[in-house]
Amino acid sequence: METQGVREVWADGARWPFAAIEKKWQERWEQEKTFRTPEQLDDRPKFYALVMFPYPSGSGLHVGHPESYVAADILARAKRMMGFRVLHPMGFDSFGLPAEQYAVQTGTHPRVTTKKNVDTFRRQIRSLGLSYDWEREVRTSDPAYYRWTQWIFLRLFDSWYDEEAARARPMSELPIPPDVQSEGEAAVRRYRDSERLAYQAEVAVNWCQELGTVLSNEEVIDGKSERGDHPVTKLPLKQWMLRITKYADRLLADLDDLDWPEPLKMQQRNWIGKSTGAEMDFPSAATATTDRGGVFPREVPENTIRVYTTRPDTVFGVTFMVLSPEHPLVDHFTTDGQRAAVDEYRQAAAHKSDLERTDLAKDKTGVDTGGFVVNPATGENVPVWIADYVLMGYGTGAIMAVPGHDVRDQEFAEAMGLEIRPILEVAGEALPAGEDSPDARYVRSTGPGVSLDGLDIPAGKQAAVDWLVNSGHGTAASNTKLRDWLFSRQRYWGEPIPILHDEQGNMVAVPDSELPVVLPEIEDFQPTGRPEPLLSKATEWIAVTDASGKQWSRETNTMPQWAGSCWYYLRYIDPHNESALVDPALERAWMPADVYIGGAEHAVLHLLYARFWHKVLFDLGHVSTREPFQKLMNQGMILGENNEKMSKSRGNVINPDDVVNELGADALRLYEMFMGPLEVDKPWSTKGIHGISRFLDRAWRAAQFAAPESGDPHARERHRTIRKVGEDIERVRFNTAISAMMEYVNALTKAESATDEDKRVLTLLVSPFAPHWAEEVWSRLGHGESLAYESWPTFDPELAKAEMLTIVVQVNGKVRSTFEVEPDTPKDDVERLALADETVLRHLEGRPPRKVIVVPGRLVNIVV
RNA sequence: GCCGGGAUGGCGGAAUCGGUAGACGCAGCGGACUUAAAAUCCGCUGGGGAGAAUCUCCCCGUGAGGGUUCAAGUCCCUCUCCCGGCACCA
Repeated sequence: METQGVREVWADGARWPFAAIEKKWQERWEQEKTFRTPEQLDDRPKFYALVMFPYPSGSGLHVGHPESYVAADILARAKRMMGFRVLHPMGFDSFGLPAEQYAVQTGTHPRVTTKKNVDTFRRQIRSLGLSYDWEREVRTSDPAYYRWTQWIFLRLFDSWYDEEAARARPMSELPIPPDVQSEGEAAVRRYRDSERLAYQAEVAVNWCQELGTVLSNEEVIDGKSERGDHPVTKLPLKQWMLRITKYADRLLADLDDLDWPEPLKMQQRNWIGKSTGAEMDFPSAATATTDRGGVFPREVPENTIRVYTTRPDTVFGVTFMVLSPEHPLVDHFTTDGQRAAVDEYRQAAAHKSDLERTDLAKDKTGVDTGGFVVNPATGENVPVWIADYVLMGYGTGAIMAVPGHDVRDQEFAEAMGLEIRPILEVAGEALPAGEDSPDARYVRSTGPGVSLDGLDIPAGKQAAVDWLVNSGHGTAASNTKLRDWLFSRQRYWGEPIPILHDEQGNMVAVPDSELPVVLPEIEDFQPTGRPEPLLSKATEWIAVTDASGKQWSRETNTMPQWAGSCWYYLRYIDPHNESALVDPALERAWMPADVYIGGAEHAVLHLLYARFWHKVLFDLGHVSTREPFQKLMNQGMILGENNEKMSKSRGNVINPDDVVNELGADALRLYEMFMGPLEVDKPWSTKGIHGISRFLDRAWRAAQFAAPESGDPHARERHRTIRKVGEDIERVRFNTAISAMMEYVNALTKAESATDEDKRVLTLLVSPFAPHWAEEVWSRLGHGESLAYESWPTFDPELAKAEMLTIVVQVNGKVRSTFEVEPDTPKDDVERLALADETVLRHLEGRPPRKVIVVPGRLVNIVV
């Protein structure tokens, strides 16, 4: 084979022979433990490169997986060369439903399926040449791992949230109110249980018949399960909950300091959904006492509707009240004449799914109860309705309706023929419902105790809250859409919840020393079809007798898949520790993760849950940082060649194994990084990846070029490339780093020569991106050691400057000419040269320059 | 409806601080090598036009319209479309 212009030094020198070589280096890295994390915490700065670990599905690795892995690997490899102590681990999120559903179909134990899938994933991931420290691999379904997941659960169980200190504290520090104390031990126990961060509650939960389990709010999307898109219905059940709502304010506020993509922060803010306003009491007209004596009671007084509103200032516009159909006071307000209609409506509402109550039923429906409350601002009687547009699950399940200024109330009033009373006007015209205006002023807003007339909206809000507080009719309040995290699942393949129950319904934690509570063996994975945990079939496992001979039964619910992924980044730091989830000194040495790369689909699931657990661990002193992931990046989706999402049904799936076999792991790595910026969606191109193979071939040949006859002709290009690649790695713009290397190789190819320094630098710059290629070249250049810890090349800023600068000359902002100058040519000289330029003179047409702008090293603009 | 992100050649994308728009790659065209093809290498490649033999010049051009500026893909205003999230949350 004769190739023009290439001096063949190597027998296999014309093209990069990846097939023979990639495997060799992978084996060598493994044998030599090249990427083992340094055990000693030396003086070097640390870099923790973290990627979202995969759920090992049966279908194997997808080309989307390597995108985040390779990006993090490039950073890890480059940082090692730049003198950082690097932690770069990988693991598997190996509990979860798909393996169990497979067990239902085939009878294969989830443990068997999971092991097989993990092995496949590990093999595929290893074939990409990622520089993980595999000795730190974690698997969430490994008892040695979930022992600590259970341990964290017990910390949640053994903690309460101190509102004043705004942090979690151990149960041992919970003050017991005297009135509770006086009621005896059982009352104290109940009080304690009611304060725990992990608690049991009877709530209307999301039950998914198809999956055979309940789901958290975050796992339900438009009334369907996030996984599998199955229908979800509401069912009242006693379930384990985690008190994430206590952390809503901190989860919201701490977002501000995180270096995360704005859309992701937005999604979390949106999900937390904080609003501020007031709570206000409307006592029943039948039993009203309107004088509060200036005290707003903590407990809602009998027969009083307590509402939450963001607009207490519109209380003078209230013309009716609406209770959710499930509201406990409906019976009180319903008159005999309305009883039948109300009951019928409540029945109908109970049978509607959430989907029907929201998406499908934008038309307002409701029924008059016949009852009345008193508006504390006006003293008026106000009719009480029920309607399903008011949700029991938000606020107090009751609203004061202001149809003049709230669009939903307006729609309801119009449908039912109720009075609409605008109380805000702009220049004599009523302010339309839902609108805001700095020019709006209150009218008809004077009552016995308060007047808002003439105020603007901000002043009105303040005055209304002041009045509520002083009169005792209300109080300032805020609300979030975030609900407590429903934490129990009725499935098998998850962490058992380490709690024991006695016959009286008391519960105790399994002692830390007895963890892990290992999943029992069962043979029948068929869901019961009822919300009964699969583990209830393991009767022998359930029965526990303690040292004193007392009988207990084990909790049979398991944890959701998100539990294990809430803290795996901590275990990587100290994966084999048997006495703590992580050694405090090591934790301080590595946290927080310097970069966390993964998909945006986890915005309100994994990322919110993990932040919550981390904050609890922080409060209890187990971790040193408030946030786990300081900098986070989302990789974009890799689409099929037809620009559509890859899927089997669309027939556009690219299998990474095939690509590795045909073109090599380095070509796959380089191509995925070259396609475009990490965070954007981009379509795969089979032709495009061939361009990358050509680059590796060209670079392979360049590494064999003889030195030029004399001197160092590529010095400038080389120093510029070092600078550019280094900068682009820092700002995670790998596509432009790769194009800079291409330009450098093109220059060497054109000259058909390269100095030893050219070859050395090229190899080192390429190595984080195409490590097999680089190791092979490095060894052929005569080095015995891996280049993984070679110093990153440095550049001379002087040499990295261009030899000559091109100065653009504009006349009236239009480019008319260019000329070359040496760097640092004085401004005056540049101006003189520009004004003397022939083309420029032609365009000036003899007109004298009115103004000349000289941008050093860039351009001259002559204004005439 | 509300919130967020985006729109640049035939395609993926580049332009980092307001200073030559289109780097790099793909696709395409032409050439060299070859009996031929592949591979490789070299050249051209946003649109339109003028003169001219291969060089020179002009006009238009970063979703649309307007503005600020000596100068706008980049800043401001209005609008269109696309993607994502939330959606009766009081």
